[in-house]
Amino acid sequence: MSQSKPGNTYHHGDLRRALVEAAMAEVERGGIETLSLSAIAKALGVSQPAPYRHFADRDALLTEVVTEGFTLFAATLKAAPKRATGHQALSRMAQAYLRFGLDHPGLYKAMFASHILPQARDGVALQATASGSFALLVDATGLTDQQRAQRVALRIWASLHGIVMLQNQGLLHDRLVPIKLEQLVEDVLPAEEAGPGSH
Amino acid sequence: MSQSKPGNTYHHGDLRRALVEAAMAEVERGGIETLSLSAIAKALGVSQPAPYRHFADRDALLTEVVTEGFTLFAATLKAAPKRATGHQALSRMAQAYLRFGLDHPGLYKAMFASHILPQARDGVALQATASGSFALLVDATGLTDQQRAQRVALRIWASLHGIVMLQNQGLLHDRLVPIKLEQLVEDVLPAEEAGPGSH
DNA sequence: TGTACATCAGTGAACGCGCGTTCACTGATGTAC
DNA sequence: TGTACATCAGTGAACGCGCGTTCACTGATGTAC
Repeated sequence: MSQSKPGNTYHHGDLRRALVEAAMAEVERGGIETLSLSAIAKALGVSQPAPYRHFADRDALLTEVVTEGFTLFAATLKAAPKRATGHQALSRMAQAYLRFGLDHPGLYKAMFASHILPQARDGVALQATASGSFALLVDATGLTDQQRAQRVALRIWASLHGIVMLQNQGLLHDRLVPIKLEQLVEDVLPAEEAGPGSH
Repeated sequence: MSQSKPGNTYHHGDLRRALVEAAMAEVERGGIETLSLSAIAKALGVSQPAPYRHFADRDALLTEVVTEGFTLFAATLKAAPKRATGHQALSRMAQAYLRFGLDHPGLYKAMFASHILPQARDGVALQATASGSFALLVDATGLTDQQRAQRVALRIWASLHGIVMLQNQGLLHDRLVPIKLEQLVEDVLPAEEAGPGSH
């Protein structure tokens, strides 16, 4: 591990990795707009043009950040409903979605509300992870009719996205209603089919 | 009207108004990031520092744009359910919400997903219009229990917001599901109480 | 109606800044023999 | 194990750019008398 040689900063060891991590931190902190290659290079104690050895331009680095975000996101969704089935599986996944959005406001916004996504769409990897996340949601509905499953998943997705974005924008917490976000998420899911007569 | 004197551009006539309109157009076109006071001034055929006669800084102009957006938005919501009642009134308002979001993608995003909103929150006018829009939605639920009405409105709001943002990001139209956005909006509203046995 | 003057709303020049990016370079590393 | 060399991953200087903003100014407008 060349990072254990503190004096040697010429060959950084893994500058590429360090750049991505610093960029993710910055996106998380100040959003996508404030991210600057120069600033990151300086923060890593490396010269201004050094990043260009690893990324063609600023957007290339951002694309990598977003791609990594989607990978992390998909893994989070996938892990949530472990050993749960039916409505509970869907609920756990939805709650995991909420938590991811609240824990990573900057990253989430970069993933779903920036100019990077359309550009990165060309890359196969991102396409896979973004669509992959949606597919997880479709599966979790537990519906066998694919068309119906997609429709329900679409509705849930939009609702979750709205909750996350509004909350991170600070628009929900002063709406007076004494309601927890977790409950709001439950409201948005299809009613559990618990038995006859349950409304 | 001094704009009818074409040669006279010294005193612009209503530069303030022209700035706001140009800024709205630019926000609509390229989003909030690309808006530049210098560029707008140049486009209006006026010197670079001229805008500072009317706005303290860039953010002040943006705040005005967002405020105007909220005013327009509230008016749109308010007009939609004209002479309709009950579920139909709520549906019309929701559809009007969707249409506004799709018709004004840049403005909508600036209103609900930019750094301007929190800053502008201090201004009484904006506070009134943003909360005012939400209040319209609460009313339209037709529920008498205020707490329940707010909770339902919150859910609808989040869902509509999610639909608008995802669609404007280009994320919905290739999700394979043959479903119209208008139908998706209806799915998100509480079921119409049309009579017994209606699912 | 005419004049003096205050105020308003522009101008032109200039500033400092940080940015993305290019360039020719050089030190460090890995590899073939 | 030692040397020659190719390649890799940095450096330092510099560029052009557009931006937000400040400044002292001046032409146009409105008003008091």
